[in-house]
Amino acid sequence: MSSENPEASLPGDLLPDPRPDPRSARDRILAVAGPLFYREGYRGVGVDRVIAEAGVAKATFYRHFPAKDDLIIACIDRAEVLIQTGEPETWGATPLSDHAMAMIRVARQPFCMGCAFQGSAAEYGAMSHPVHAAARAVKARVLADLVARARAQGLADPEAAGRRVFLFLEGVWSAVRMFGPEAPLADVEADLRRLIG
Amino acid sequence: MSSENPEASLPGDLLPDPRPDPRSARDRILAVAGPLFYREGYRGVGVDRVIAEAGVAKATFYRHFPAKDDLIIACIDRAEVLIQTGEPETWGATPLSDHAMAMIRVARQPFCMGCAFQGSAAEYGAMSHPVHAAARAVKARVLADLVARARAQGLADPEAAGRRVFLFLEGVWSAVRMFGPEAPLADVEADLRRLIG
DNA sequence: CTATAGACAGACAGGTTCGTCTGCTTTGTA
DNA sequence: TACAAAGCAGACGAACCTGTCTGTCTATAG
Repeated sequence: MSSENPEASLPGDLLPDPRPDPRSARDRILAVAGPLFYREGYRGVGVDRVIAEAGVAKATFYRHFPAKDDLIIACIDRAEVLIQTGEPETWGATPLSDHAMAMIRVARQPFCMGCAFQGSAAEYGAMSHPVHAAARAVKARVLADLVARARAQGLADPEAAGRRVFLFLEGVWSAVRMFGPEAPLADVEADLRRLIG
Repeated sequence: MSSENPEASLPGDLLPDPRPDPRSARDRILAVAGPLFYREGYRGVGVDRVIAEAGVAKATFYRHFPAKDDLIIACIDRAEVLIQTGEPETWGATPLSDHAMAMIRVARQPFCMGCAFQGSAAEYGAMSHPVHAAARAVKARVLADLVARARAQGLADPEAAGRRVFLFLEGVWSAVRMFGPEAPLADVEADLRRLIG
């Protein structure tokens, strides 16, 4: 048998993969739903649309995500991971100002439509809603990370420094969502120096 | 005849008004829809719900607002007016820092769930969408107002000062939406001094 | 006293959404 | 080879949403 089908014992990623997309259905759903939700909003994209664009059966979808909210929360968690692994150099032990500037560079990318977590909190306004809570948890970690960088950098009052940089960065994300490439970010470097230095 | 019905020639607002709510249907709709949309989102509140809570007939609603988006945009415009007329003393020729602190005081009110205009832009993410455009127009005026205050105050670079205060205030609104009363606003006064002074 | 404008009440149509369910096929493993 | 797990395809129901339409009532203007 192995002589008749020599590929049987090869690792899957070397086969000519009979399936159109070798990724698991769950990965495909997440990969499709993330950008879709980001661009058109959670309430603006229906489950049927995600299913169609992911090329997945409805039963498969609901096996992995019992409800739409579960998919949304999974997208939020995945987005946090993708951001942190996307640019490893900016997520290491980078000084506060460099890290903040790196975040602003991301926000200024042409395809950026603002902060996905802010969007989650806006669309699901109730603090008790699981989606809001998931986004809040991410932002709490972001704030803690900024404070930690301020402390590592030896700033006088690291909590206060982290907080004010956090608020400013949140403002940058908001402005990008509102004004797109026309956001008033002409002097963000100087602003950050004023906030950190 | 007039002796039989002496009230017939009196102005309407002196009559014992037979209708339950003397406000026009349009006003009632706007008064109900604004808070409803603010708390639960535009897409989270249906036209039927607005109609029911306003005590208005469906035909009446659609006479005043040909489509739901028209109501949403009217709510946005009305919100801008309400904010500016709500606290006249903070909207006069107030110095930049006082005005900014007044805004932050509003954001810290317990019932505040963040900036309604940010929410509009988040829920209707496409820049070309009329709702997004309406919210963007409001924020553009806010930014221009901050720059004008910076200029009136004689600051060195009023454009830059207005922009950085704008970004910081946007961050405050975002943080309130995300964290509610637990938002990290402990040192906003000092932060503002750092940004303005 | 009539006519007109506005409001009320609610049915209705057409579409969309979420989630369930039934069959059938493929894959991997014991 | 047999079985379990996962996936595909699509129908289906119940709820909801937007927007139209019919019909009735009241108030004010002519």
